[in-house]
Amino acid sequence: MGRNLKVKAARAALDMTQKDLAEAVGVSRQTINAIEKGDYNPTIKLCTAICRVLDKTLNELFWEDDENV
Amino acid sequence: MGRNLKVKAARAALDMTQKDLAEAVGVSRQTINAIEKGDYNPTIKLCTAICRVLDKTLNELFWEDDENV
DNA sequence: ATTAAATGTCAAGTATATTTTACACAAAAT
DNA sequence: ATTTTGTGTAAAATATACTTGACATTTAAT
Repeated sequence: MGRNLKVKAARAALDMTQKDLAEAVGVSRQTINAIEKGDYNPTIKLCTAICRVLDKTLNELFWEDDENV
Repeated sequence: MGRNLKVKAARAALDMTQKDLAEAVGVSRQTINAIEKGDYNPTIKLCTAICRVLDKTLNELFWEDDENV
C-alpha cells in the first residue's frame, strides 16, 4: 500500500490539520497520520466518517483502480 | 447499521454463495454473513477485495447517501 | 535564533475485527 | 422422508485496528 495522498490533499483543501480531522471523526491523530502514511488498513466506518468530513466519497478517497491485477 | 443488501444482491447476481465469496476474498463464511447482516464494521481492505470479486466499486456496495445527517 | 505548530514515528496497552468450531433451520434435491 | 446445500447465529480464541503518551523533526512564524 502506498501513501494516501488523496486524503492528505482533501484535508489540505479544507485547511485542516491532521489533529483537526482526527477530532472531527473521533480518532487519534496518530490514526490519521497512519492512514495518510498508507501502511495500514482502517475500517470502512472510519473511512466513511473521513469522507463525510472531507466532503468526498469512498471511491474518491479510498478506491484505487490499479491496485494489482 | 442496517443489513447490506447490496453485497447480497451483487453476490446473487453472480450466483455465488456466501462460502464462495468468502473463499474468493480469503475470509471466513461467518465474516461475509456478518457483513451482509450489517451489524459490523469490516476493514477497507476487505471491502475492496469484495468489490473486486463482485465487480463493483466501494461506492456501489458500501456507501450510503443517507446514513444520518 | 527561538518558539510554536504540524507532522512522523515508536512502544505498550485496549478495543474490536476475524477465525474456528459448532449447532439450528430453511430450501432444494434425491 | 431424508440427505444436502445455503444461511443464521453463538462462544472462545487470535489477529489487528486504534489509543495513549512520549519524543524527534520539520515548517512557519516572531
